[in-house]
Amino acid sequence: MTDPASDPAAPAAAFARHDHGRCVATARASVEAACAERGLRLTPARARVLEILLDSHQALGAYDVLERLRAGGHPAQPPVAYRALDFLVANGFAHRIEKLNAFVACVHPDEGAAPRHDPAFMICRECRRVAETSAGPAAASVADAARDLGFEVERTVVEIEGVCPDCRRKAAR
Amino acid sequence: MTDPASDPAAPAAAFARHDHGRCVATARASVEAACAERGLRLTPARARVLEILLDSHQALGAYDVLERLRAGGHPAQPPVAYRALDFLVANGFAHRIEKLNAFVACVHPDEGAAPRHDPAFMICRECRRVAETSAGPAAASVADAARDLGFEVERTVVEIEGVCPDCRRKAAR
DNA sequence: GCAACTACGTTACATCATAACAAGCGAGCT
DNA sequence: AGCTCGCTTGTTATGATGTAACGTAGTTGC
Repeated sequence: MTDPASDPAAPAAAFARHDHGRCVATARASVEAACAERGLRLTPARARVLEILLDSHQALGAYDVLERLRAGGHPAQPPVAYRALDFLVANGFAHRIEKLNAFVACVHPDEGAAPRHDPAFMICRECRRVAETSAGPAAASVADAARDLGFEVERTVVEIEGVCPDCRRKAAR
Repeated sequence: MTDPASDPAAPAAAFARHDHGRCVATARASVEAACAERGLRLTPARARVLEILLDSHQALGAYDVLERLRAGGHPAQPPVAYRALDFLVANGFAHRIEKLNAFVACVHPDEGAAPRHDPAFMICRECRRVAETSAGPAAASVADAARDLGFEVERTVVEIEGVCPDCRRKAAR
């Protein structure tokens, strides 16, 4: 079965103890492979922003990313961060969390391609960590209902706000 | 069955021709009743903002609302609009559309109470109109999956971006 | 009437996001 | 090599969205 410590893409991996080094390395390798395959340029700025997102399972605002870019000795203005983030999101390597105006790295960037995989996000309002899971059949059924009404569905956003297992434990005391 | 012209709360009513005067009057009466019942104060500023939202099935940004408040001869600063919107959202009389940083009036404010009714929104990227429907069982199944992972669900956001029937017809030409 | 609470008005500021344009870099061509 | 075209970057400036803080005013309950 899926053991969170060894499967970085398991649902809710972000909320479980896991081998984070491996989690980052796997994701990064997937993105590099996808770029090579699709003729995309993973430039230094883009790679650095991806790393920043991967290092944290928290949702990071564009200005958080910017700050970390600068802390890494790379002076930069807001458009630098936004452009890199736009690239990552457009190609399915990261997701925008609308509720937070923030971004997280995708946990399985290989599947994304240009189309999408109906992600759903669990957002902890305490620690801001975000775990990605699949909205799957549920998203499909809502989308079907919309299509029945004559609405052409292009993207669906599912965001679940609440408290993650860790923060619940902490709050219980 | 539900005829959009006579049932303002039918799914996708916002996208259909309907008796808008009645749609507004019904919603407004529901909100007034709910406030009376729950001991909430529907002050002039709040009522005016509600009317502004009801007049349009489009999502309005806080500054759009502010502009219309001012146009109505009511000079106001941003916090005026935000406070009224916060009140309406907190009590289920309006919803925030995260993807647009904007607000719409709720089509059936009577059900809302303090808890919620798992709304899902269809957002037309052409005309910005927003139709509310129920995410229903789909939302429940995603929420259950989250709970199984130890995540405490407080709110779920389902937003479907696409093109509404009207705009599709227009685009088809 | 008076205290406590809620709502309002206003200033100032914080945060999030992008338009516009010049400069650099890389891939393919001759 | 030298050229050119397109994508990427650097930089300035500004627009859009959202809130903290604080004093005033109205309302409620005693």
